[in-house]
Amino acid sequence: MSHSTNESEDELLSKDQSDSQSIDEGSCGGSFGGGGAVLKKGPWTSAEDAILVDYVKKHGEGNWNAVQKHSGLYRCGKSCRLRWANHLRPNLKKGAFTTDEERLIVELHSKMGNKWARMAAHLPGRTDNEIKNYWNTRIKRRQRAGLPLYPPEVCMQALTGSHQTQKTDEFNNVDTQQHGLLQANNYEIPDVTFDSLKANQGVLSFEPTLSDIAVSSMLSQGLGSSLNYSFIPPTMHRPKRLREPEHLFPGFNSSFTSGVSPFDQFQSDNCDKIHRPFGLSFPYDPNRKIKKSSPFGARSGSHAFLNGNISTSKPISGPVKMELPSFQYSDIDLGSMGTSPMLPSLESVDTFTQSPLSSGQVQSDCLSPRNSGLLDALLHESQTLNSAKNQSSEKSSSSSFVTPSDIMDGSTPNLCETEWEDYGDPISPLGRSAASVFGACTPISGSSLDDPPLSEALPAGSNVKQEPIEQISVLDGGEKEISAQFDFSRPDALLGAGWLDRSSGCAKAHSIKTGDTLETLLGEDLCNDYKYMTGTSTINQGWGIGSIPWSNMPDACHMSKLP
DNA sequence: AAGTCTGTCAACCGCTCTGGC
DNA sequence: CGCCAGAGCGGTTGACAGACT
Repeated sequence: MSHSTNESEDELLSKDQSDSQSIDEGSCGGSFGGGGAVLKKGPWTSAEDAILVDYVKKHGEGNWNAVQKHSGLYRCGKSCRLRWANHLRPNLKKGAFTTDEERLIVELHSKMGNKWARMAAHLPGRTDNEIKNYWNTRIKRRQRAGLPLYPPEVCMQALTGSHQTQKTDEFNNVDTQQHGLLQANNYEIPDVTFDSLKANQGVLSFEPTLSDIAVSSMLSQGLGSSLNYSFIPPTMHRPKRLREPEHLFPGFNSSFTSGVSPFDQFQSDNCDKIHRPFGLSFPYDPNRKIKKSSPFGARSGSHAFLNGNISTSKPISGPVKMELPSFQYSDIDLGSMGTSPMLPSLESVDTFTQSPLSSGQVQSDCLSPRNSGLLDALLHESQTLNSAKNQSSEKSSSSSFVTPSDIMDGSTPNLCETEWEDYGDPISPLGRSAASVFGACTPISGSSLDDPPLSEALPAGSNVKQEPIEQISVLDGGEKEISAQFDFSRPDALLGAGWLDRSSGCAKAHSIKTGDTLETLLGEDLCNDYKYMTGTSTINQGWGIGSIPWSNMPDACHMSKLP
């Protein structure tokens, strides 16, 4: 689909340069010829290509802003660089990605996240833009379809090999060489990581219900329009054609069509917005360097040390948007993080996939496991989740006052996760990776379009079960406790309670337990819709465990790590 | 057959980071 | 330390092609 290399365009060059349909005032910031000349935008012509190639032959790559000066090309340097890098560079491979390349991309992405350029470095002849497009379309299509983002083999590979490769693989070498530090790539577990996970879990074991809609509606409609998080109930606006099993992700239409998972939007993008509708005022801390200076994300007011019995009642003053800085830790740093050198354990994954909140022991979650990338992230998350369930079951909800903002920004319920987010990049290396790995190991209840169910794909013995989320531990007595701890003087307390509870992995809105209450929050129409959709006469079921898919839970709601 | 919708791709934009001066 | 250029990235847009109604 080349816009630019038609032979007929050659003769248009001069015309293009003087009469382009898309001449602009040099949005790239450059001027031309010192006279403030306009710069052409839009598709490149073959003549322009020729000029650029000729220029590069003579002067070499780089100093792109000089191209317009020396070659007479009415293009900004940025555009020249892009054109060269993506189309004119020698040895560029054109055409569809081969199977090997696709696999490599998935593999690289599992380690690097959205580091397209660095991924491209491992794919000779491929460009970062190409890879990005590929990922955003084909790969994410899998996600939309409810397929695991990472195929089982990648998941397994991560499980079996990430530890060894972590310190020796070429990626780290590249990182070291290019940046001197081990950058995030192998260590970051951004919020989006769990987006994918939740998305997959959302289809794991139960049918989404209107509660999904309700919650989101509450957020997007009732709590602020800035969210732009439109929910389309499965039975309301169905696409004219359903090429993908979108029903697996009801209400995610808008998100998915944009190529962004709902939680990407919800968390990565909206976490810094959501608090406003909530009337929360925890400032977004733009100073990421502060975070960088704090190896473990022990921000004041954060919950990074929650495991160390630091109360979560303190409002976070840190960033609401959990944009993690690169995990630029040296190996030593990483080694000192106390990450358990757990060997890859299928059980861990299985445990997780079987029950996101299975029992386990709380570890030093603050010590991020990202030092081994996908695998540790996986294991860590699994253990974290186990711990959460354990804690939840023990109803040791206790001491923490959790504000909705905490939940929304992911800081409170899951200390570890918060921390990860804090140090992750929203674009997350391993970001989507870990999540994806989880997803890859997560059996999909829906039918796969082109892949067998993961449970089949996984090696025998993986013992992945499709366990209804309803089986997750349920807080009964604890909910009263939690509710009691809420500060209902806060306008957001009620809603927060709901979030809080779901955040604990027990999708129960403690404070929102009756249809009346829900109606109050959602409005009668929505509530009725909900009842209709769920076929329940009461709202309790809808808000109970299993009604709120993980995929619809805010990242922060992943679990509650209550001391 | 025509219209509509969706996926793909190239390109752009704005932002951030890095390194050189 | 500040400025600037280059580079990288996420997000987005628009054109186009193909599938679908």
